Amino acid sequence: MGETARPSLNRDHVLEGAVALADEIGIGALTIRKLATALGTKPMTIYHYVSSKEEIVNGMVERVYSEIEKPSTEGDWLAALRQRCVSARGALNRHRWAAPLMESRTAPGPENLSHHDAVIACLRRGGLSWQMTAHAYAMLDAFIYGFALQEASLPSQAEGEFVEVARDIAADFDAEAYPHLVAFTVEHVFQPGYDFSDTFEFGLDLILETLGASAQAG
Amino acid sequence: MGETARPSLNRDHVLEGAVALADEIGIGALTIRKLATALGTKPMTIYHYVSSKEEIVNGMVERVYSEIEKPSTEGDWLAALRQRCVSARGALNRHRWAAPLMESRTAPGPENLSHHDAVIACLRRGGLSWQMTAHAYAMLDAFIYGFALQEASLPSQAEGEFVEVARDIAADFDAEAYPHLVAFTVEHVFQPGYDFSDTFEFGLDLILETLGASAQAG
DNA sequence: AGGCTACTCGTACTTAGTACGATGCGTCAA
DNA sequence: TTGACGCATCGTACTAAGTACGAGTAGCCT
Repeated sequence: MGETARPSLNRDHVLEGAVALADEIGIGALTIRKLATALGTKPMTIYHYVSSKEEIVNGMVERVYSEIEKPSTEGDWLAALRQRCVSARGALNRHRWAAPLMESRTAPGPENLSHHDAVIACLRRGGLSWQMTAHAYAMLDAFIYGFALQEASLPSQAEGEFVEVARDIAADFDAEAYPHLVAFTVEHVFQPGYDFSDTFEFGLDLILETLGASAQAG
Repeated sequence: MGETARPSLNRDHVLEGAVALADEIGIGALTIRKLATALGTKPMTIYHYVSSKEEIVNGMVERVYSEIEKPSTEGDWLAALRQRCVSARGALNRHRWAAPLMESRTAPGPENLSHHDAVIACLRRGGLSWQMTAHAYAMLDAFIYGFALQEASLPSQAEGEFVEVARDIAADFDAEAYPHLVAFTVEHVFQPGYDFSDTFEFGLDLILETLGASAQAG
């Protein structure tokens, strides 16, 4: 009944397919059966390449880490760091299921570890103390992951759709009960040119400027 | 077979039990069957009070919002805002499953909405423009939620246990492959007095100071 | 008393993860 | 060339979980 003894699949294909499918339907809806269908195979075939669904998730997270640009070891350290943060945000935006999973692996893989290593190296190169390195790294990633969490819950980039869905949700807002929220929505969110993602650059630069100044000082 | 026609349960009990159980075993392990057992009832009885598991989750999120102190409408707006952020962090720390769910409700409840309303009111009272209100709010919450995500993946507050688990994980770090990460772990994480949660205050104050200054200016 | 309603829960269907073991094909030693 | 071995595949089936359906029970109201 088997087609060939030559594998028509391998671990990387499985993980690649899993990431692609999760991008489409979300991690919650990702099932082995759907993944098998997407890969043109049967559920149990997948278990020839991974030992459990958990292992698939770990592998997916590794793939996301591999998409995040490591900060350059040369040149302006702050610029390198900034680049890395923008890249991380991009990866988390492409893979909206990822943010809650990135930090919660009990068995971090090499992409994960080497990424951390590179960022720490960058911060130290900037002259930060261990203490400040810890603060800076945690704070930057808190911001990035938290921002990704917020972006993940946004309707879609397609702005037409966004406003549409936003109006549907906002339609339930009671102007009596939530005057400031309603005003905010009307005065800001529904204004032309509104773009939530502007906040990322704003926040990132706010943090980086302060870090730069503190590196200067201490 | 029913005990009485007088309810032994109500919607609030269900949600309260669900939050408590999720605090213990995590949201992923929360099942209707386990919840029923914890409540001393049977699965289908729960569906008399909620229409689906999804509705339970929505209700759980509402409960978490209700635990977050709204910023005072009087006195120092920055202090009020700070208080609210600390309170939010506390709630997310008590309910470690919550962070990824708080922003992703498609049907936000009244606790959720009134909370947003109060925070926006506070920022406006501080003199921020709509644009700055949006930036400030999104940035603060990105930080808070992202920080909560990181804290949620930490072993436990029990510091003895923390160092133990951390050492187990760190034992796999290869000092050749990840020199900076290893150095960071040894020089900072394993030092006495290390406390990850210090970073929260650091980051929060960094953001609030900048906001305060910008409110002053603009 | 008879029935209405609120509440409870037994049963069973569906979807999901995955253990087990069979089946078939390519390879290689003799 | 052939036979046996092992890899890849997948049918079957067990377990867990969400939840639809409908029956049973108890108190209340007329």
